[in-house]
Order: sequence, then C-alpha cells, then structure tokens
Amino acid sequence: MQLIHMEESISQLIDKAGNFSEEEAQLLIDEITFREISEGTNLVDLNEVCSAIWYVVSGSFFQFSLDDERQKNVIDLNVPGDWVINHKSFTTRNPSEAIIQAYEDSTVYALSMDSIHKLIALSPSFFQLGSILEGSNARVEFYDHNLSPDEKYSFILEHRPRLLQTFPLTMIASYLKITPETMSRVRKRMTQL
Amino acid sequence: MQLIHMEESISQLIDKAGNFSEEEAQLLIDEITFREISEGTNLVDLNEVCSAIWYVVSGSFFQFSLDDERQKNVIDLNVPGDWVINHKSFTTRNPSEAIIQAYEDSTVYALSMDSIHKLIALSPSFFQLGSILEGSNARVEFYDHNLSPDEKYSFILEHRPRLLQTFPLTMIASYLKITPETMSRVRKRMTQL
DNA sequence: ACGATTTCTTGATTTGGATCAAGTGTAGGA
DNA sequence: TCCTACACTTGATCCAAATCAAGAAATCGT
Repeated sequence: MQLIHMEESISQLIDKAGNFSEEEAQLLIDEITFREISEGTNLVDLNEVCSAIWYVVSGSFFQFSLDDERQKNVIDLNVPGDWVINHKSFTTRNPSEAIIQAYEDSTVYALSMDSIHKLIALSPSFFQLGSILEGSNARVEFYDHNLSPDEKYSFILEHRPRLLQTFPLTMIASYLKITPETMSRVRKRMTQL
Repeated sequence: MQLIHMEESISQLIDKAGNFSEEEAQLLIDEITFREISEGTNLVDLNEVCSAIWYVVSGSFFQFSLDDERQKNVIDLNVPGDWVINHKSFTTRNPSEAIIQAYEDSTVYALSMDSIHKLIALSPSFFQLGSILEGSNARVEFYDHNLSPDEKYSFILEHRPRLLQTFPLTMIASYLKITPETMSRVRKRMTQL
C-alpha cells in the first residue's frame, strides 16, 4: 500500500501501534494485509497458534474458551479500533486455549508474527509493537483492583461504551464474570441514581 | 562474562529466556549485569518506569500497589528462578503503579530494555525474550478460570510451592485475593483430607 | 530475656452475588 | 405470521467468603 493514499483507518492503526517515522510507517504499511471476515468465522481456532494480530476496521470479534460443561466463557470483546490477539498463545507460541470469532461481518488489517520479526530486524523501533500486547487489558484491571460488579460495569461504561452498543448484555456479563441477573440489577441500580 | 566459566544460575537464566545458539547465548551474557539487592530496597518505585527485567538468583521479591487506605495489595511474588518485572510499565513505558521490593537480601541478573533492543537488532531471535513478559502469570490464570480459594491455594501448592516456604501466609493471601482467615480455613480443610 | 508487634487460628455473624424460578419482551427462521 | 429461541428482568432463596472479634503462637527489636 502507498502512504499517500492511506486510509483513515490505517493512520489510526499506526497511531495505536506506536511512535514511528514516515519511513517506518511505510514499512509497517507494506506488511499489513486487508481481510474481510464473515460472521461466525474463527480468526483463531482451538489448539491453533495465534501467529498474527488484527486491527479491527469494521465489525466486531469475541474471544472465548469452553469450560467443562462446554459453556462459552468470554475472555475478550473487540470493536473497531481495537487490536485482536490471543496474548498467551502469541507470546508463548503455544496452541490457543481460546477461540477468536467474528461476531459480525468484519474487516481487519492483519499483521503476522513473521512480519513483526521482519520489521524489528529492519528497525528496533518496531519493538514498540510489543505494547499492543498490553492493550486495553480490562481483565487485569478488574482482577488487580478487585472490582465489584458495579465498578466493573462503570468501567465499561466509561472506557468501553461501544461494547454495550455491540454485544448482548449476556456476553458482556460473561466477560465481566458476573451473571446476567446481576448485570440486570447493576443496570437498574445505575439508572435509579 | 565468559560463557566458559558460566555459572549454573546463568545457564538456567538462558534456558528460561528462550532457545538460543551458543553465539546468541554469549551475546545475551554480555548484556547481563549481576547485582546485589539488600532487603527492603525497591527495584522499581512508584511512578518510575520499569525499564529492565531481573532474574532472581537468590533471595525474593514482592510487588504491590497501595489501595485507597494505603494497604499493601500484593500483585506478584518472586523466588529464585523467576523473572521479576512490572509487565504493564515495561511494555507501555509508563510509570509503574506498583512497587517492586526485595523481601530478603537478594542477588539478581539485570537485563535492561536498551540491552534487549540491542540484542534484537543483532538477532531477531531475541524477540523470544518477549515471552518472559508472559511468565508465570498466575493472576491471569486465577481470573480467567474463576478459581475458588481452594483451587487457588492448590494451584500455588502445585506450581509455586516455594512461595509457601518464603513468604508469610498473609502476603500469599493478599496475592490470591482472599482474606488471611479464609486462607487459614483452606489450609485446615486441605490437611483434614 | 522481655515486651511488643505481627502472624495465624477459630468461632460467630453478615452479606453480596449466585442460583433457582418464572415471566415478559424481542428477533429470526420456516 | 406464527413460533421457537434468546435476551432481559424481577423476586425468593441460598451459600461462600468477608467481616468482626478474640485469643494463641511465633518473631523481632532492644
């Protein structure tokens, strides 16, 4: 792709990837590939290594593991502007214990692990890409600060409002590790204030 | 340092850092510095960027944040063979929200972020060092699998027994996000079986 | 060796969120 | 359009872990 004719979404991608010079940005763009993903398609499947990261342009993705009763356990939810990745599989190169699936017809920019290696070989500045791994890891936030259901919901309201416009409350409840019943009561309480 | 006269602890460090050739191992060793840290010394202080990682040779470290009531909230515990790092600060290069402190007089091998960049520039193989960041992140394990106090304690017993020989139960309880009372009851229950 | 502080245990009580149960919407497929 | 799934809400009950309280045991500093 050409930097000149760069789309809005790509320039946003670059901003969120790190701080790069014009030349570096072009190198990055050269490694990126555009993909359309239709609803229900798995970006990463069970026991498959997550060897790329994806930047959501349109649509949405959810990541889940299956518990002993084969119930879906939502681990992450992603909307446009987010990076999609299975952190653990990507950094350890072990098979993923979770599935990443398109919740809607979506478009993404993909950046493979090989590309990342290549970029880092070209300029150590691309080591910054590692910070994508950290991302909006709300889960760690929830756990480290021992948030109550009310606080978790407020966090989402403030920092991830788009999730509420994209996914059913049941999925968000699973992501927050609360029951749909508790979710409903939290919301009732909030509107009463 | 010379590869020939390599100490046991360094060869273990290299094993835990990734899969490297002889030459790469030597490059890595050249970047590592030995340090003695006396009890109570902060390896990373509040609002200081964590710009290195440390491999514990002897002694132990604990990492904690301070809550609203200035209570210590244990985030991580480290014993010999562990890598010590504040994950979030290191990857985002933002000031740390936690303190890393030596719990005993300790010795470590330090590897700075600059050294890591330098190594990656020399050989992209050093990108593997990123997997250290993942580490034994028991916290994520606890949260993702929604473990009960009994399961958390069992996890520690099985995967991190050394913690129990190193730190008081109150600290481990804080790390597991359970109260000391619950901790005591879990242990009583376990021995009764 | 002493008291003081911290660690650990045990019991009684409370409570927040899960579970159980039932009902009302709402959307999508035949 | 009906009908079958879900999604969401509301109420009643239950339970695991927190909190409160107190005492025993171990550790530390002087």
